[in-house]
Amino acid sequence: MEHVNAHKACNYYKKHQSLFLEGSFPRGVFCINEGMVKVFQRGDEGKEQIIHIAKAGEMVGFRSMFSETPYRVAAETLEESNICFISKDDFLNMMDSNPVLRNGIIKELSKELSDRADFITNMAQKSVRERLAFTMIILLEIYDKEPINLSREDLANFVGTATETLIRLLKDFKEEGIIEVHTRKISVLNKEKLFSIAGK
Amino acid sequence: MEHVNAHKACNYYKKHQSLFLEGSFPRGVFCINEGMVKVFQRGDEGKEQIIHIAKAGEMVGFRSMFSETPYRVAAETLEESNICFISKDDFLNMMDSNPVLRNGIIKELSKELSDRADFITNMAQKSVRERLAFTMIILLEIYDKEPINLSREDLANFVGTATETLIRLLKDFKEEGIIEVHTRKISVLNKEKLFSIAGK
DNA sequence: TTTGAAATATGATGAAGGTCATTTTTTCAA
DNA sequence: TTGAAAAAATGACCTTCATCATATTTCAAA
Repeated sequence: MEHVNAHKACNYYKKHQSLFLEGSFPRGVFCINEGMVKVFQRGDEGKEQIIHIAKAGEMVGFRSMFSETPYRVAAETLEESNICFISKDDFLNMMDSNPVLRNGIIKELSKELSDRADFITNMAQKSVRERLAFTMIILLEIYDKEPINLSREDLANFVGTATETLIRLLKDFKEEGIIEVHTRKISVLNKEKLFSIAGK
Repeated sequence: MEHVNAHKACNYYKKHQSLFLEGSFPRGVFCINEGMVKVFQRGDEGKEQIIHIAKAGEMVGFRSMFSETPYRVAAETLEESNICFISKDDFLNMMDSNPVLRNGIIKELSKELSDRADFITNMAQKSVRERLAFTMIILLEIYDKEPINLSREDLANFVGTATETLIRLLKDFKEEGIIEVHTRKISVLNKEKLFSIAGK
């Protein structure tokens, strides 16, 4: 940990600031101290697909660090954030000399791999309504007790649907008493029902 | 390698034989010597979503080995195969003592993570026709020079569509001269066109 | 406080693709 | 070789959801 602290460079990031772009080469990892970051890909027509939303305590960007290939995803803050950067070399050294860290990383990679399998299956087999419920459950964990605070467009890009469709479904959820909306902030009133819609 | 050889247990598997099921606990990894294995998830209505097709030289099942949680995917041979099993303990020991192996594994995990991000974006943003083209490109690599030999159902479950829809699209591709079909075996005649349909 | 731009919302429409029913072909074991 | 079951193929229909157009609200800067 001393080693980490000696080598990390922490910075303040404002809202909608980019950490890295698709196509650029990874030079290190980003540790989120405070704030939130979306990890996404741009499809052929430029529409974003959000793959993951990382919150305080998570690391972003080590995925492609080991493969010496350019990023295929981009990352950007969703809100004001405090984020530290650890260079590739430092990080790899730490991993070599620290089995606990190493195992933690591998465990984390494995978990994400499983999460993405679920994501793929959901995308392939569920309706947008079901996917929205599923997504809200994920966001509920990410935002903890806070209301979900994402633009309609980001939310649509996470669910994988058109913004208009998402807005219509939010309206349905509101009418069904599942959520409460104050401008852009969404609070979940009936978690049970979300689970039952999401299926399983 | 000596160590590996001393501890692995190789077996012959016939077609459609299960390696592990969702919900079971990982006890080791499977190395495919010969043959092919599908890794899939069953959605709520039992429909399979194929996440990955592994061929000779690949390992299957180490993903959840580090997380001490049950498999969320299942694996099953697609054809007659020869597959070795290495127990969790042996494998973890090997990883601890062999940095080269270790880095290879992490690299592989990272690569799969990126592949799955692409998969998600494709699922979310592309038409079934485009996804079929994309899937055929992947299968082209897996089957190398051999014709693609998958049931229509498996193919549909990889693309993430209904079997009927897949069959109709295959017919289109056939009529457009992109593929040639002999009963269940599919040969690609026009790779270029596949790329242009898949987009990018 | 006004104002313009961005975000959100709503309506109309059509196409993509899922579902169900049925037929044809293939496979494989007796 | 044949018969039954599984797989593949085709047709009809209908729901879901994307797209385009437009209206309304929110927000921040002047």
